[in-house]
Amino acid sequence: MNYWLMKSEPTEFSIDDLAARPDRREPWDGVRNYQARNFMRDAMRVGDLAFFYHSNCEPPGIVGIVRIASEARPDPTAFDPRDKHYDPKSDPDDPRWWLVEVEFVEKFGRPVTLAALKSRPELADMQLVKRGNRLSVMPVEPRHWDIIRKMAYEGA
DNA sequence: GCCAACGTTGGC
DNA sequence: GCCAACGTTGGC
Repeated sequence: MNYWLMKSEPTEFSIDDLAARPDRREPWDGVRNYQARNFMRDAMRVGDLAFFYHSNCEPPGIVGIVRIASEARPDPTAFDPRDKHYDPKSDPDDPRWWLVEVEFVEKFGRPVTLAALKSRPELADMQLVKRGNRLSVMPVEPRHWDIIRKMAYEGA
């Protein structure tokens, strides 16, 4: 079982949007970064858990937990010329971009903000808090996962 | 293969 | 809105 962190801008797709889906599931489409794609396509397994991170908002931070609910499959938005994430270089016979489905698990009572994460010396080696990090899908070390969950439940 | 130009991410 | 950091593109 692996742990992950997945970013989304809440104005695009928020954890409340996910919770409001009838089946509480959603394809995590639109990822257009090779490293992030590789994590989804090659390393994620059904049942893995991921932090849902709100980026580009006030405040940025982890707002809850989702479960990986499907194996990876080609991202159909790459093939749709009307889609904002259309990529003419993604060939349906050899797809360039992939997605997994995520399923709502829980929303924290209050977010664990990026500022709070940065204030913890034990989290200093997390990929997320490192300077210049732009990766939208990344692994989370189990020890970091445990610390952050405690922060969420303590309201820290 | 190098690298400058460009576009995007995302915190602040 | 600004801009640093980073990834991608394309000329050479």
